[in-house]
Amino acid sequence: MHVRGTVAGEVDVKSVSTSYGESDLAEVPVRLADDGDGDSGNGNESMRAERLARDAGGEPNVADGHETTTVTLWNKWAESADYLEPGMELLVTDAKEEEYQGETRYATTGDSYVVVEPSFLVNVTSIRNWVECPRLYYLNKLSGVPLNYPVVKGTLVHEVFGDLLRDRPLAESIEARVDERGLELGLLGETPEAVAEDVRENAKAIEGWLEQGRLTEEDSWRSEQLLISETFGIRGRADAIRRGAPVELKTGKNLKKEPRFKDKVQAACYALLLEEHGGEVDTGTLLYTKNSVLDRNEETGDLTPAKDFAMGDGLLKFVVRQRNELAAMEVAGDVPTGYEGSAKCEYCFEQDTCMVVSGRLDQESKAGQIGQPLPEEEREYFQRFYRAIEEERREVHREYAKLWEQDARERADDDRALIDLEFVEKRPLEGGRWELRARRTSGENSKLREGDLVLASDGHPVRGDSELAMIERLDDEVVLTADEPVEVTRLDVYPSELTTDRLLVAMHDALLKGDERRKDILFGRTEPEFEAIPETFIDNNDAQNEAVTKAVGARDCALIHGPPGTGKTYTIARAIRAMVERGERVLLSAFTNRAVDNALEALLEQLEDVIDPDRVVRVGSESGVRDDMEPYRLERSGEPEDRVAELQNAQVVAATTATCGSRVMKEQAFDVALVDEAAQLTEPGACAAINLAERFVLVGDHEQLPPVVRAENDLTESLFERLIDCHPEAGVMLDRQYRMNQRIQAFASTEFYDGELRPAEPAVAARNLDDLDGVSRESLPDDLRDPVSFVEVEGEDSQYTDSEEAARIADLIETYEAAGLDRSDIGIIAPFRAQVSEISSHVPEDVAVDTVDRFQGSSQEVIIVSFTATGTLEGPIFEDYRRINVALTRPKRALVLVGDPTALATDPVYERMLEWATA
DNA sequence: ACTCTGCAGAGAGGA
Repeated sequence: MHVRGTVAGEVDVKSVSTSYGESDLAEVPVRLADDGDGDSGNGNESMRAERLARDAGGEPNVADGHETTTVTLWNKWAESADYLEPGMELLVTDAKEEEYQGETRYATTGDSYVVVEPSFLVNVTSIRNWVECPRLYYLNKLSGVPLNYPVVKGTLVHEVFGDLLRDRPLAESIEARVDERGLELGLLGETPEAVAEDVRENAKAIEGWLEQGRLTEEDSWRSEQLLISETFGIRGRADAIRRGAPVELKTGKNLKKEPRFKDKVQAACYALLLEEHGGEVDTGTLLYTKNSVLDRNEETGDLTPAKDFAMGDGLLKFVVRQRNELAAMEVAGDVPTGYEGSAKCEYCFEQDTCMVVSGRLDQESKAGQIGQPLPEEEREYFQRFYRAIEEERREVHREYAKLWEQDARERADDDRALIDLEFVEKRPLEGGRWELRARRTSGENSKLREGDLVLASDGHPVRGDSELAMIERLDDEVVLTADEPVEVTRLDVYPSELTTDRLLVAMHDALLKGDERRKDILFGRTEPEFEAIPETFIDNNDAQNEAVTKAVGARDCALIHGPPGTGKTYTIARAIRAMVERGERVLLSAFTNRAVDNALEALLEQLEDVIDPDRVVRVGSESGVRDDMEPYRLERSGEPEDRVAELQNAQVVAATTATCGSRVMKEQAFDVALVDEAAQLTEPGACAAINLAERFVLVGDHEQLPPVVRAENDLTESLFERLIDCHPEAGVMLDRQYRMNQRIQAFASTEFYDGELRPAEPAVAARNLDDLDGVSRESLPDDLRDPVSFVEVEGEDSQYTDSEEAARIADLIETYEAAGLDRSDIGIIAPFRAQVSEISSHVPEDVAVDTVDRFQGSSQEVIIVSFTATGTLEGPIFEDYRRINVALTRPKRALVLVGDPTALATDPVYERMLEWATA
């Protein structure tokens, strides 16, 4: 039986004498996981337990209830008790039940595994690093892996290995794979010929070994399998599986008889994963492709590339104990020192880095410290943001846990998956990959989109046959590409830690590699300086002109505050043009692809006669970049020299901040980084972009929506907002708006911009529906003739929807249409997604309906807002007033508010809004 | 309590 629960108190570790001699044991008070009364998740919990029990050959049985009991961890498992803290989750497999003084207790058996925080999914490579040295694991996380040839070559050989297993001809595979990495190889100064030759050398070893296998007996192969273990809390991608056993490919040389220990550890992780998926694993294979048959040692006769080893019980348990230590440390938020392990620092490649990081951050470390610690405020900043980013990571981990917490049926109301697909076909693609097709059987909504990486499974993403796949098309039919042919009936979001990783690296780089003057600015120790620029850039808008002047003349940074409709994008484009004319290299960035493409579009107009369009490059994935910007997109594959020239010669590079944190972009340097929508960026997110440049310009509006973060923490305030407070003299507010009629802008102006926002010209102030072709306000009912109107509804009591408001809005659309308005000129905004779909079902398809959050950045002739609140205005969505600022500043000519006045009057800001709208 | 965008992924190697 398996015991799962939460540590409920202090752990008692002791030594006792048994008939076998001295034994260690730890007594852990555990509050057993709830398995009682049939609310959601429990059925599944017991399913899981049953399955585990079945796998272990036992009776389906699980400890249940809320009571606290004692679980005894024997011998080496007592080690895992050292870092157990109250509140941590604990799982003991194959435990035995004991009666002790009338109480039921549990204890480990010889077959048991003890898993600490099983829902914290640890990467196989993380365990591998950790086993080598816990401090190495930490350093890797902080600074990432830079672009270097051995790593790129290693990746290439792995890809070719996978291709060979999928029967792709060697020559074709090498050519294609080398071509795909053109950009990276170019940056490394490699030629395709030399790389291909190098890869061919390694591939020989693989081919020879595959040949051997094919001669002896029937071999069963599978390449590149993504595996997740809910029991052991491990996830990873095995290079290959042969006859059920893991095969790990290593591009290095190993002339010893035995595989390297850390390589065995890696294979052991895959063995655990495979066992959970119903396998019986007793061997592992390491394939060292730099070893050739010529290396064969005459004495041992054993130095061929492939080394098999027996997968012992001791190794598997060791691996789980190491994983436990890692998970416990992460959950507690501690930093490893290196003393946890036994690695010798003088043999370590990272010794210098380790000492420098320890010295700069004043951390305890086995390798010792070098250099002066950073000033205390910087160390404090590091810790604060490290904690915040790791909290975000934990949220991502919680999403992994959701993959198995709920079973398929319960997921129907969850938008993280598409269930109930009907498998249509699998078709081999050129290059050994597969195209999978499935049909959607219901119209369910999900957050999955084209270009997303998902877990494609035959029913269950963790327990079933599943594979990482790319969504190529998503309408009535789903088209996917994947390495292996899964008969897909279900898709799940595959959570990614990529952005969290990059945030951490960006923060690390800003503090540990950052320029001192830059840091003085970021920490408010020095005032930003500006060069005097006599030129006039924009002659009909003083604030815009000042913004461009500041951006161009900034020695350190400039901050442009752009309220709705104030021509932010134009100002950015004009500023970049001026920089380009001065011969500077400019990075244009923003958090979202949409913002990057919008800014780029405006910029291209400005640059038309200034530079060759070839010198403007958009870096990003095909699915992220908008179609009309595709011609500027930097292709990754191709002739290395050409690809790298395209990037290096570009005078303007546009990319999202996440992409700025990528290995390729980190190799680039710029004179200026210009970041749009900067108020939506966390501090480390903004750092990813500004790290690459000498100076920076942030453009945004902190009165609109803040960064999207999963956890409540220090990441919610943007760098833009903090710097505006800290260096007001570096900021300029664009104060003239070109969007809204005077009546419409009035409320936002007084409420959010101290009354300083005003129409740019009389024509803007006087805008109304009569300006539109074929529309006459005369034909509208009285109460809709004003630019701002309020439509009272009683409302309905349900929480996130209001069908009465939806129906009323449908009427409004008809009314506007009757008055000659085009449906495509109307936008409807609601706070909740549930209400968005409710409204969508009431109105014609070509009317844009969306949440406030998604409407940010766009505008419409007419905007209708559905407040979806009856009686009261409670709920976090209404608390952030920046959200109403966004909603109310989208229209140009007419704004209609639909809601229950009683509810709105319960909050002072909404009450003022009501007064303004009904005046 | 709700809102929700980024990322190909995880792992690539060197004594």
